[in-house]
Amino acid sequence: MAKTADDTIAVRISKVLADRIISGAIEPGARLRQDHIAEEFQTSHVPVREAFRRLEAQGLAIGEPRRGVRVAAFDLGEVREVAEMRAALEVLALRHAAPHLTAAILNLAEEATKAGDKSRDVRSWEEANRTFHRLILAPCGMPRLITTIDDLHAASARFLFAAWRSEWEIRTDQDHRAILSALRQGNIESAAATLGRHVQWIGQKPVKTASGKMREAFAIVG
Amino acid sequence: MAKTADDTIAVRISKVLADRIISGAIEPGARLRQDHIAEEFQTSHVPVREAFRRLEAQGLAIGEPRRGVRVAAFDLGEVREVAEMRAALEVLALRHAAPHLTAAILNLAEEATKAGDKSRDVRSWEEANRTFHRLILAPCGMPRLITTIDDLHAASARFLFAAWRSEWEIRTDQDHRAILSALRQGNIESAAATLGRHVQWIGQKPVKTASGKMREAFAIVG
DNA sequence: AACAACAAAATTATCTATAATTTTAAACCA
DNA sequence: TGGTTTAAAATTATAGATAATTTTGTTGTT
Repeated sequence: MAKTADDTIAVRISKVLADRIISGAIEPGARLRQDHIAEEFQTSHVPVREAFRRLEAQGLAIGEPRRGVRVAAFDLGEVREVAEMRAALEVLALRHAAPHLTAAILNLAEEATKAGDKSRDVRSWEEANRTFHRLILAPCGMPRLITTIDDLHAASARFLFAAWRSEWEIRTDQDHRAILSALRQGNIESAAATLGRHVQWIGQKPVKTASGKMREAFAIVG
Repeated sequence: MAKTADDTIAVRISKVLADRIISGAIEPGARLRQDHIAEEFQTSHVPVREAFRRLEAQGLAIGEPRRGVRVAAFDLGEVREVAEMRAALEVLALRHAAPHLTAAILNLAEEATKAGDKSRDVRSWEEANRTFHRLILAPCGMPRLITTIDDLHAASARFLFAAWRSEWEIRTDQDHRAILSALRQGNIESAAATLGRHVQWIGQKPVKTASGKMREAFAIVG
């Protein structure tokens, strides 16, 4: 991840914690204890508290007054909610980005798609997927929209890792190719429609919980 | 405003500051100095810093490491951006809320519309307008979506107050009535389409700046 | 008068310490 | 045994103090 040295300590802590929450290293519902984290990062708890506020804003943690902060839990409803929000906002972003897309950008996006198809683990697949979406949406020139979409992507990745933690199978991404093809032909509406459907595709898989039981797990796969 | 006494001090401060920024009491670009604010609220600066992080997340303030926090500036591009994001997300919320809307809720929404038509100042008009939107969208059962829309409403209100600070003229809200009528008839698609158009309507007016010059001001009016 | 270098003041970011609250555990009684 | 009250420990939230950085003001020089 980005380790910009001139960041404030609070930002650095929030990035590390965000990565842990997204990757599933910290369980949903787990308490985040400020003194412990402060000790781990060799700081006082003041920057830790500021990091907490940042995580809350991203929807990765939930704080209750006087009783601390815990990792946000999530259920199928939230997976669906994030998927629908992404669909609505990414379609909006694509419509604005499309006029500014160059052949060079589309080629980079194609590279990202290939990298995704070749990846052997969820983590690298997710990164390639995120790169693809970021590449074709960034030129929209709407910073607030991009920030919101980024937070939703983080949530999506979290659901994905939770569902596919152990096993993982390769899928070649036809949707990405269809989107690129439509964009190259200048068919923005078709690209937007495919993107909207693509993001709302929700994968589903049985996984074992910590207690050894089987349950259905769901994740946004796109 | 809500003065929930059991809130943490940081939350209380952030609410007061948010209100000042939205109402225009603090100018865009103005620096927020933590020690001064801490003194005003009779606290130390630690809760003030946490309030700053919260304001940043809402897009109302911008912080740069080691050089403090300032009130977010905005231009026509951002007004448009917020309007489009609201259109996309409120339409999504309405589609999910519609099946759960009761006659009682729609009547309350009609009351809010009437209150808006009768209001003599921007502030009360904005409040009535926000109530209308909140009433018909809240039953969607998507908390993250509602939170995001609320932040966008705050931004909208900010633009509105900046544009119409001094003068204000009454407009009866035909869009709200059309939306209610469509919802009562169960015509969700028509209601959603009208809502989408409604939120994207951007008002425009010449206002005088602090330096006495005239400039064009723009605001989301819906 | 304009510009640069330097010094002083103000401000931010962080640390250490204290007060208040909640959680955990234990003891006690029905 | 089970539930309730009480006490102890842990944890959160805030205050006060310190170090580091930026901003501001002043002086000197061309």
